[in-house]
Amino acid sequence: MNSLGELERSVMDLLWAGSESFSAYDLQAKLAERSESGRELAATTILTVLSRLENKNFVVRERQTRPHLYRAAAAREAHMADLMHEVLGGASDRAAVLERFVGQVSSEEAETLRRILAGR
Amino acid sequence: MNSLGELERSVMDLLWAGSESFSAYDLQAKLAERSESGRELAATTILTVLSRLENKNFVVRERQTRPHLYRAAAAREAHMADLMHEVLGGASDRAAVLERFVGQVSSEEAETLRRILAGR
DNA sequence: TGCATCTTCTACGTCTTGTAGAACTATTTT
DNA sequence: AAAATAGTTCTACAAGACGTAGAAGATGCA
Repeated sequence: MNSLGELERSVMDLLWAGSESFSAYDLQAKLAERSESGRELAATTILTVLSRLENKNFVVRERQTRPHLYRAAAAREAHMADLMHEVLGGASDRAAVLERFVGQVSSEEAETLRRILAGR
Repeated sequence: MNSLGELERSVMDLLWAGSESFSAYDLQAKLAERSESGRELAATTILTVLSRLENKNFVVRERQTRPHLYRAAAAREAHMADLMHEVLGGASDRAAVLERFVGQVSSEEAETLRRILAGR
């Protein structure tokens, strides 16, 4: 459920970074930039990965324009919150999990949580 | 990081259910019980899976007794809390993730969170 | 010491992911 | 419109994870 491969994750990171749409070629270049070696992957590689991500509903594709454009289906934060809920959802004793979870956050983060909880 | 296979997860569920130690044979029987078909897997299958789980540090093995005994390395709740922290740890904007996360919990759970936060 | 029990080694099929060429389709240029 | 160019989909394969289990090796009891 959770797991993306390494390249899949890199691509999602790029899509999440800017919230606009990118073509496979944009992503290809950006990946080469930020990779250690600077090596550029084949365009088809990126396209394959994007297709797979589309199937997993991680990205949405716009087919009108010719280089198709891709964007993240959900914001990174939403995705992460979903993941956290997914984990929590698998627990029989949810309170116990929350207890431990909260028990390990920093005090600033505890403050953040209080603030969030105050406003709802 | 997260992902266990289906059988691996079933085994962990059994180990997490009771917090005592089990032999591979105990687990083999319990798995057969709760499986749809009631089919019993080969003992070696269970042993292989347990070895793999041991390598992943999900289980601890006691080698003194002859049928070796296995138990979960960490409580299920601790594991889940860890997973949640792992997800959160990958966020650049942690507060945003928490915001969304908390925004989606039920009101009872929000209450639970407040209570937990009050006592620390 | 021989047998029964238990564990480790080895192995294979399937699925996922990284990777990309080949083949096909759409767009642009002449 | 035909040819060239750009872009997408199909097909494929290698590597690793996982389910599965037989064969081989180790251990302990009668």
